[in-house]
Amino acid sequence: MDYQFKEIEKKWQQFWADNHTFKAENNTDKPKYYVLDMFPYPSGAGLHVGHPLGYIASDIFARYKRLKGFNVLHPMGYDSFGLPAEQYAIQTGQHPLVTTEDNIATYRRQLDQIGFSFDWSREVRTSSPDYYKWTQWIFMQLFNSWYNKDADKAAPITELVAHFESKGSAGINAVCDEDILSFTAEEWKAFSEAEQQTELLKYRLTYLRESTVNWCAALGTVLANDEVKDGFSERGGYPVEQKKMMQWSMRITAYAQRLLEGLDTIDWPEPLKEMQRNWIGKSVGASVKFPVENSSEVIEVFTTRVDTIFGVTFVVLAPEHELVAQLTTPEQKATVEEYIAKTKKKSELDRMADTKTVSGAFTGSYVLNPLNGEKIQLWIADYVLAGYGTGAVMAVPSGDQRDYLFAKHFDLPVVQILDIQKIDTEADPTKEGTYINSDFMNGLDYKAGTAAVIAKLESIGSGKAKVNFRMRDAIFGRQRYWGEPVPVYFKNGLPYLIKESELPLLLPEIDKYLPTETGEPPLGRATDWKHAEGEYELSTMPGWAGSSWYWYRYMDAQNETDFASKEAIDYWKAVDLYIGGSEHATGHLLYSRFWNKFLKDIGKTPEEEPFKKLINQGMIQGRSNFVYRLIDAEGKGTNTFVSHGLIKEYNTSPIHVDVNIVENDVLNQAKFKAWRPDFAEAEFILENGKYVCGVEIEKMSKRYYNVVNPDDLAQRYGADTLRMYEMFLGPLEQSKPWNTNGIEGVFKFLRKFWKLFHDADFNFNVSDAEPTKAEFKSLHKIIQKVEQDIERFSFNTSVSSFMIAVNELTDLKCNKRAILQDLVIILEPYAPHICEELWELLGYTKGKLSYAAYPTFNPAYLVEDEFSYPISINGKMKTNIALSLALGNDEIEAIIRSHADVQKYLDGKSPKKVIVVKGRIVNIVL
RNA sequence: GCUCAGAUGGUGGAACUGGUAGACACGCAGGACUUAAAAUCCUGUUCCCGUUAACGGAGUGCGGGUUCGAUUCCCGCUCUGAGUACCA
Repeated sequence: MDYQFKEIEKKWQQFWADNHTFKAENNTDKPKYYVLDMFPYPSGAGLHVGHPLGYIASDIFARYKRLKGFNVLHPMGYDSFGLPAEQYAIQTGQHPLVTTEDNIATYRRQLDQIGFSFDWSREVRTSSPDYYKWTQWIFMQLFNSWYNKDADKAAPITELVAHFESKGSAGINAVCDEDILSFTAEEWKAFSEAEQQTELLKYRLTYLRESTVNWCAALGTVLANDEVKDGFSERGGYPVEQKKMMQWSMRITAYAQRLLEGLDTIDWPEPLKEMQRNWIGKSVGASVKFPVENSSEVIEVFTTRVDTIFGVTFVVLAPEHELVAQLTTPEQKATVEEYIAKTKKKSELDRMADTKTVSGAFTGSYVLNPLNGEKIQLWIADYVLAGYGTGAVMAVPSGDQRDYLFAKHFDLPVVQILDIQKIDTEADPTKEGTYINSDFMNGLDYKAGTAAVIAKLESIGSGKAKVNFRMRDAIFGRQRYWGEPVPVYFKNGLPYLIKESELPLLLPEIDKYLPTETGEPPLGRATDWKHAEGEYELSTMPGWAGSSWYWYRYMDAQNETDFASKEAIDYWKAVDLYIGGSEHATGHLLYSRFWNKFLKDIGKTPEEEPFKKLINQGMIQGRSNFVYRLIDAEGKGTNTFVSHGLIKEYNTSPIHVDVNIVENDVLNQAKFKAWRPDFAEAEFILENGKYVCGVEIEKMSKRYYNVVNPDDLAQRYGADTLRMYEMFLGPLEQSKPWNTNGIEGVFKFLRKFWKLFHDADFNFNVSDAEPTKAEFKSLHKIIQKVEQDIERFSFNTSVSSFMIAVNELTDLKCNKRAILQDLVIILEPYAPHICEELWELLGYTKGKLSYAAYPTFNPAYLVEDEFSYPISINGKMKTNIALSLALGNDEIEAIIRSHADVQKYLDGKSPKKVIVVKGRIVNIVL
């Protein structure tokens, strides 16, 4: 039979499912290997060809590791809580669960037909109560923990309470809110229950706090910083404004330093680590307190250049700073209020677009330099951000360009503080030279000066060395329906956890998926949804909750008494290889690392980092095709279409055309007429008898008609071809436009591979004869090459190598079992269906191929006794001369010098020098 | 602006530690088979000059450098993509 991919693929997909071929065990003698894909949100649009790219790569790796004798965990699941299903529910009234399950069914069908070796018995869905029970459970552990800075880890809140009861607040070094109280043990015991709980909330790793949030009115919810792009929601593109709300937050900042340090221990792409470093944004400096003149208030600033403190000529507050109203003098009140009003009106976008304009207002108040008591003007300006540091800066115009421009604009003094500083036209941020105009620092250099200033500030209690992080605590709540309920009820306005035995706290049914009339979240609509002791929290958890620990659930997905058993976690430990997109750099990948560290702190998991190695697959862009409609003299569109090469000669307008009716940029005219009724009578102006379409690279999207669906390709060419073609496209990490041109080449390769096992009439025909040297050489070349390629995730080059091997073996007319059976094993990770079929035809046990032994590379087969030396003259290759590899360099040089072919090029001259690199090259220098 | 990644034929890409640039595939051209087409197979295909051919010259974004030898290393620049942005 010829290569019948449809029957073969159906047969083996069914076989794998029926026989649970890819079920992983939790206890074996084999070494373990955990290959994970970022699980998808099951959207209504289904998969396009870009989605499986990473899954194919991870599947090849997983299958390869199985052949190498590893017990491989390669699971898949769904991040199935999320906004789109809820938006759809609002529009149609359809329960998000129904939509979600439909979409999951589509995803599953699409995934199945590509032949992935997932262990589906471990599937997880974040929206399933068996799963979110444990998401809620982790929330409860966070609520019951605080961060002990002395131990540098999370600790039970009961320890903190015990400390308060015996020693009061003294001696606690915690990551906590800023407004914590100081109290003795007696005072603590005298506190009311409410006072105690209020105080404890300031320490808990998840806590309530009034915070400025990104409020998206159109979506009716708050968004995390990473869900907001340029002032608009990432999903849907709706405007986002700043609003103050009581919100659940996660004290991720407690882990800032560990999140930063951990990056040095993991094998991730450098750009991704860099993104996380920038997001964490550590800066080392000092905090300095400037007392306000004639007031008890103090302005605290953070600076990375505390050495420039004698160059401070003004201090600037953010317009939103809490002391602004209080410190504005009556004379300046009008100016300041007008400025604040103006700032508020500016949208985020305006503020960004407008970074060059200098603006600000004088408050009328003065602060005092803590080191010399000098009077300094206090200003407000919108270039100071309320959300960073203390919302106040000490301005040093000689060293900072923004401060310089501000000083020049408002005619404030600029003081040079280093002897070599050049400040005639702009600020000079140098650290070179020695200080001048700087009191006790005069004559010191940067290092000594900085140390001296900090020591002095500390001695008078006006400042200290400080590390500041840009990262903020993560807001952990959404005013939405389709998410995990927070396992909390409120009594007297204070949050209490429900009992563990009450988990999971199920999502209640509601009539409409909209906020209540009083503006409460949708959960406010639920009737009979009340805790015995109070009202439930009405927010749900954000999208990243369920994905922040899911890799542990796969280890033991059925467990009813724990999120995963200790044995399972101790066996699988962490993910060895994680493949997914870089768009999750500062969201999912940061939150997951945070929760992982927390779970380690409470003794539930063993590893500091959850993902040892991570690879970002590139984005697959769309490649749009265009036809050009002829415009008539009146400017109206006609029914005539002009081929792309001729559009300069006509007046035309481009129209997106479905890429599925275009082949190699040539339009299928019949299909075009059938595509849309209004094109049925279309006429064409052709070039060379063909209609050629225009091309543009855009995002892959329905509205550009450039979506290529894996279903169509799987139907037309089969899963094996699709898998290999996606890999053949280029390096995995590189982004590239999808182009189906060339898929034929891969299909032809598989057919050629099939024909190696068959005679001209397609009868299975494999010989048991001993292979020749050339046949062994081809085989061992590919064994070595593919192994090297897979280990460095260079899948595109191994596909090429397979083609070379099959071409060679075809030329050798090789049908020897000894060669072909090994070839079947090494090709299995790439094209598993055809290989299973041939494995069975070869007479081996059905379905055992996935666990066969990977052939061992034997270098003896590649040993050559002759090498065709490239002979170059002055580095330019001229000719080849075959010589024995047994010859030494001197012998080679002698032969080359006198060789007739070489003499031709020497033109009578004698070589200055002959460089011989054995087995590589000969270079003659004239 | 800053950070990172990248630039190789008509196209996707290969060249792994400085050693034959363009593997493999698509496309294109020519040919075989066929009444014809599809499919399949064979040959050619970096560019320029020249030509039956051998051969000659140029060539990995641009300009320099190191080296016997550079797509690979170093310096300077241009362009493209991604991230980030008044971060004190």
